[in-house]
Amino acid sequence: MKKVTERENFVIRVKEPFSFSLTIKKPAGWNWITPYEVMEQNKFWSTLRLKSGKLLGVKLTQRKRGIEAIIYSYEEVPEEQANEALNTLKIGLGADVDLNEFYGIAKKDRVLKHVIQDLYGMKPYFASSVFEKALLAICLQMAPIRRSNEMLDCIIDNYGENLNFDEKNLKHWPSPSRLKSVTEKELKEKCKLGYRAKFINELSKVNQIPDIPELWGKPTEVAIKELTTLPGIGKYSAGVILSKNTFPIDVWSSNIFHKLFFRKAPDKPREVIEKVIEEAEKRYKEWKWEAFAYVLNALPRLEPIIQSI
DNA sequence: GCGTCCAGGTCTACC
DNA sequence: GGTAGACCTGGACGC
Repeated sequence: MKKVTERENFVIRVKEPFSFSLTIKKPAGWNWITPYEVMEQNKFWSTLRLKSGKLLGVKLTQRKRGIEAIIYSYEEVPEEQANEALNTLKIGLGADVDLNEFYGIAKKDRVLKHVIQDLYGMKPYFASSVFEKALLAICLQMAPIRRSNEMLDCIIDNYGENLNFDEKNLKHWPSPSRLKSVTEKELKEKCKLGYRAKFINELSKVNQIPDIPELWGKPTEVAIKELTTLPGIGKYSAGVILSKNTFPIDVWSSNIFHKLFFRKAPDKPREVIEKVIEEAEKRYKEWKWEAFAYVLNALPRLEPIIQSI
């Protein structure tokens, strides 16, 4: 595999406070791009798919001057594609996000004040594509996490793509064009996707899936509306995909947040979702995604409070 | 061993 | 426009 020449503009400067390790390997196990990415000390290897479908290898190294990013590809990477990759990495690292305002709110909040110290510098964003996040969100629907993981592993094992670079062999999510060639019946039977097979089959046939920079450039309501036109993507999944200015709680997390916000277990977690979202909106405003991510990545710390209710 | 319930939502027919 | 019910699957539970 050809290694693309390292370039000056591939040193990414990230606004402080910033923790490379917490951002890339979030304590809750959330993947930054793919489930098969590797972190070793201050180095990280993953794979990244461009809008064109081209798959790149990515190596990030923490340096004093910033995060050094090296891109690997079998073919020459044109300037435009290199910039697309760089922009995606910057978004995932939260390079332009200053968390100080969020921490100002968090210090005064009786829930968040317990978690910011442990997660200081964690930028709760991702470098995966909208299609990849949509696959994740669909498999999270109506299933315990263990079963969601089984479905996702099966999809990647059977239809994903392998990339060998820098002595690593990493598996990546299948592209829409690869999944488009798989029938709904096969997906259902091979990966036990149930009704989700139809959603994934239809999703892989969508012509124009918007990308994250495009969506982040629009008002949140507009971006959510656009995402919910995708098959199998409702309000919850759209919030998971957007990962900015959203508070995508489901039955499981509504139970947790209801306890933390109101010090009371909800009788029916599904029916309090809107109430919990309203409270998050009131407390955290445009920082509600960060609040959501910080709480779910600090559950061991919050467990004594949650268990006592 | 077998039947029933339901889980980290979304869609749609029906009113 | 709002809402009840269907939707895959498999683990947990009661009997």
